[in-house]
Amino acid sequence: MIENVIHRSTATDEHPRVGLDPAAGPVHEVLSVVFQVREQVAHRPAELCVLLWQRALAPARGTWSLPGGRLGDDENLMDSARRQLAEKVDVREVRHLEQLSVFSEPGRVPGERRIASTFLGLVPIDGDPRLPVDTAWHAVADLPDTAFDHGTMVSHARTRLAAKLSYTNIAFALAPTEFSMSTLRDIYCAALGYQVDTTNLQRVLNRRRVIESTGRTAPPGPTGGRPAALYKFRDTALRVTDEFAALRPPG
Amino acid sequence: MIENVIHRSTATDEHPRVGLDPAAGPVHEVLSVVFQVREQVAHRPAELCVLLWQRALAPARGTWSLPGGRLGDDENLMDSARRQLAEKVDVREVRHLEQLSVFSEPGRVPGERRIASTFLGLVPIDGDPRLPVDTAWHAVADLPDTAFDHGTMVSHARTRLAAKLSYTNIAFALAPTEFSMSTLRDIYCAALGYQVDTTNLQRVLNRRRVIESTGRTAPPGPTGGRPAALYKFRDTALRVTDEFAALRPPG
DNA sequence: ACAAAAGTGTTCGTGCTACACCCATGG
DNA sequence: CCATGGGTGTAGCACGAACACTTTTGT
Repeated sequence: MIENVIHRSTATDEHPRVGLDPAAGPVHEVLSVVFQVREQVAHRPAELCVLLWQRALAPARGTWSLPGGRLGDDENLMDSARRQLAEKVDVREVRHLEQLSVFSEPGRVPGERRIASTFLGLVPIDGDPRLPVDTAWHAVADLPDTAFDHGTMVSHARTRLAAKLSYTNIAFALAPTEFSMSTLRDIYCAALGYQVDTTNLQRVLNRRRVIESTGRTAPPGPTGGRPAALYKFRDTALRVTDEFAALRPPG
Repeated sequence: MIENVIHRSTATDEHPRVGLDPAAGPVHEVLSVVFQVREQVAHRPAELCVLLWQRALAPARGTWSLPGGRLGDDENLMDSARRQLAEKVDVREVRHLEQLSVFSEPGRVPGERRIASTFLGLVPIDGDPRLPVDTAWHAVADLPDTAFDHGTMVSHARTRLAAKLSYTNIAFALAPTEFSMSTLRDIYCAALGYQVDTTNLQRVLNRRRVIESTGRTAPPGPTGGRPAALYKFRDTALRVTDEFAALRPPG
């Protein structure tokens, strides 16, 4: 499923130093910021994590990079992002993928010019993809040394995710298919970085018809407690749920 | 100020049909959706308009295109957008410019592959730039035949503008430096496409500290009426004024 | 019985809409 | 003094935050 060999071979493709044709235009690359909420340390609250791989070769050897690579001739950006991610994770685990902004400073990476289109990818909390040896999840709040402008890209992606959690159903891509409200609260807390009240979260998502009860319940933990009702998201694609914060059309 | 000659010469650059090196990667182009609120027909309500130029040559001869062109070697996307716009309008009139999404379908234009980064540009209502002969403002609600995917780009830009009018001070780039509340309401109505209540608009923008009174007033029109107080925007750069519609951090 | 976890109800504040009412000017 | 347009006040609603209270389980 995970093919390290392919990944190693494309590493050469990342920054070709020889046979560089100065007449050729800039290279277009696609980079994905893939987030997952994970329990990094056991019995600690879950954290928002991002998928990074460690560069074995120059430039920026040893630093951590976003997965991605060159745009192919017969694919659009979204397809390219999916294809490149396939080298790092089982892409079926990536439940949502959307375009973020483009980084185009002429000197953003050494060597030939590269224009980077970035994507936001989301993996549900119960997904556990196998990873190549050079690839790992890192807590967004505690990033290692990142290559080039990749750190900025991660923080842009996080800001976008936080915004969309407020006015869309985007959490469907971070949550398991069936979940208790406490699980969902933990996901929101990790992604937003601040405490969220379970009660209000449920009411908001119910009113907006984002989630619905499945009628089933989960058994309580070893310390007892009332069994939790299980919920699911109504949609499996992005939907805006609160379009107008202000200045709505007259009704 | 407006140099038609330069524009004509770059028209060749738009779709080079000869000397095409198949080994070269895709061309990166920048396209700008520039909006202005304008009184298209006298004594009719003002409308949101977009700047388009009519193609004199194949492909898509006669259809209307967004201003733009190839990304240069030593410029980033934003600089490129500004440079390309300089061929169509006095760029000093463009008060705001921001990145929108990238269009990357391999077959989106005939001939060599072109990847298009789109931008949203805004010109204030009192700006009246001279235009080249092939260039004109068109009401967004009544677009002519547009080239390739440019129609989609315009509607994406409009959606983005409408969203940002709700939660940012972006209207500063559409309004004159000093304005009455009725003028501002007209601008909001045109940009949003629905009726906005003057009273509430003022209260919302005041509470969010987006606008402030200048202390001056405008003389009433020929039919009389109370003189209008004049206001101005506090900032001349984009600012988010209502970050969290819901799920705010506890405070 | 008691602790733990989940779910419900109630109060409160805030921000926005809608609409009635008051003010200033020209004819 | 009336028509016209601008400005203010107020009632009501919708939504979300906070928190106390009830329900259901395990030990």
